[in-house]
Amino acid sequence: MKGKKGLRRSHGCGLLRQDDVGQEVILMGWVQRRRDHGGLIFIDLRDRSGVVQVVLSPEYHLESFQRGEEVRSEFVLAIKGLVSSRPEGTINPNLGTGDVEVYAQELRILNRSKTPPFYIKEEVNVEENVRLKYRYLDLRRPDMQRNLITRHWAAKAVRDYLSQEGFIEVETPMLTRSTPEGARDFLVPSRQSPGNFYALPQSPQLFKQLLMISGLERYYQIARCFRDEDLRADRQPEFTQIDIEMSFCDQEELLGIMEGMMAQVFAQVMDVELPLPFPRLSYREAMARFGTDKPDLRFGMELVDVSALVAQSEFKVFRSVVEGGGQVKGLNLIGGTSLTRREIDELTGYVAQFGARGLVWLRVTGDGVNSPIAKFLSPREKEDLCNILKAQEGDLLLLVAGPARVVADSLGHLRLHLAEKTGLIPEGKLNFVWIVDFPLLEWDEEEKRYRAMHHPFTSPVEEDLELLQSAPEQVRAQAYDLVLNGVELGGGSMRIYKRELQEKMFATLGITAAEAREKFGFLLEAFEYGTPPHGGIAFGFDRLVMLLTGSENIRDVLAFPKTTSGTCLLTGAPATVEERQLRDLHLKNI
RNA sequence: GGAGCUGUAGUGUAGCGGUGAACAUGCCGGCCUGUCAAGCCGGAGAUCGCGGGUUCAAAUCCCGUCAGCUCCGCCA
Repeated sequence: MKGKKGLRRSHGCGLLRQDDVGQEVILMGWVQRRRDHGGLIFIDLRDRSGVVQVVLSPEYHLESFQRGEEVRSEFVLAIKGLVSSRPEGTINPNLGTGDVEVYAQELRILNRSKTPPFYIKEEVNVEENVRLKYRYLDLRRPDMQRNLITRHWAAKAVRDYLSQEGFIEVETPMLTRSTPEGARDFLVPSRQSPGNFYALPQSPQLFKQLLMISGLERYYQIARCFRDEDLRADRQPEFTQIDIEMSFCDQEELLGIMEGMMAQVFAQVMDVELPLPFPRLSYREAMARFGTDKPDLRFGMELVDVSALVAQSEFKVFRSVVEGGGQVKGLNLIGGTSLTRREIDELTGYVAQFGARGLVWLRVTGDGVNSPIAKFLSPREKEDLCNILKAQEGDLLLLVAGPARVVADSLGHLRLHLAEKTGLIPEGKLNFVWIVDFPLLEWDEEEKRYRAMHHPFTSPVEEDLELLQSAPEQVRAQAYDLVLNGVELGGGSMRIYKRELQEKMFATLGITAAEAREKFGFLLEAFEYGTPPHGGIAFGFDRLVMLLTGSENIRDVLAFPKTTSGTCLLTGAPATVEERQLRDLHLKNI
């Protein structure tokens, strides 16, 4: 009676309902739990669809009952049995299948199991390294399965939508060449070309542009990308992008199609109807009001520029910062006077990591404004500050002075930090926003040169072209990011499609003509054979799934993620290799 | 590269200079016919991450190191 010969699964455990009562079913799954009452055994049998209670009764079927005594957690069973209504008073309202149970007429142990290192159930309270080492067990848990299933449905919704809009899925090489700019590449040594290396793609950027030159017109790919940089809660060294490119479109058309895609994904996966079109903010406005280019619009607490109000202040720090071309900005934590001195001191430490030299606070109380700098502020200044920050009794004003970049960084992060700390972020809101009109370039102080803010293939806004030489930092890009609840979901641009402009762009970035020819010669040459105007976008698919599943960590939406230090605790990767393998690759350890 | 938090039976935690390292759960055995976190009785299970130092004495204090996590830098 061992083996599964002759039995075929007829139902999913978790799907059985009152309607199925009287049916003979064959279930296969794992033992979630066994409750042995001596004369009666209950087994919670789990498969992907859920859990159902199996009853082993010596009166109903003695052999199954006897075999059930050796069953343990995570054994794999086949059960043939009769679906029955549960007796009065034994219904379990916490279980989808709680109205019914299955009386076993046959029990086969398809496989045994060692006692698992942790209990396989919905919520888990186990250290991450244990979960990662036994990932195959962690993935048995219903909430992890739910995440992977949601991921599947999201990918399907994307494919359905793009296919219906005429986009063609094309695979591009994983073994390609290293390019300057951008993240550190993962390199793959070549056996056949001694001393040469492939690089794993950071994104299929150049290939998708070449596909436009090839006349594909509309391309997409759910593409694995690789970046050899340090990890974060939402960053893994390999991750997945929804990569999209289209010809003969302008920015407006592209954004519209992408909004449609998001709407379809959220409709199909979450059954949520997104209001279209999404609002837009210019990069400049986002930075001014939120201190970041990925603002979380689920709550207010916006940054307010008070530089003009305090320019003449007795408080020397403010005056000198404004005179030196810096800014003084603030935000209003409504009801924030309840924060203790200690908590406020912690905030000072928090903004320090973004370069803020200090954090000025003003408590608005019934007796006026209470602040360490109160004596330096005229009554007029205090009143103006309260007015412009819309402060009322009980509010706490927090000000940072410094270079614009530092002020934005500090207050932008502080805004989020405070919102999280004080529970200001409403649940269930989906605030999409397009950020547009990015600068084309940003100055790299370390390397003393301009860097492409998006990437070197991004087209400038046409009216700004003439500024490229005279005032490069003022040139706007035809680039855009989609932000949801403060998470950068994706970004893209309209591309340069003329050789001359691309060469000019490389020159502006300090890439020599020789280097451009060597690294990107194929692209420049391709531009000369009738390149259509085109543009595209790429979305971080893992982050999208995080938002769809409410996951706080990217590991929870990946089947086999890496640790923060880039290792795999399951397989032990990365690992040493045989000397022989190194020889083949013309490599040696140093 | 930097900062912080955490490492104690399989798992989750307590203990924070001095008794045989405790509790819960899981595991093993026994009893038990309506449980669903089953219950009751009994039992086994720990180089206190690793190395060094201080001390009469270290899980506990100090230094270093490793691992996991979070953040900064980095991520066009």
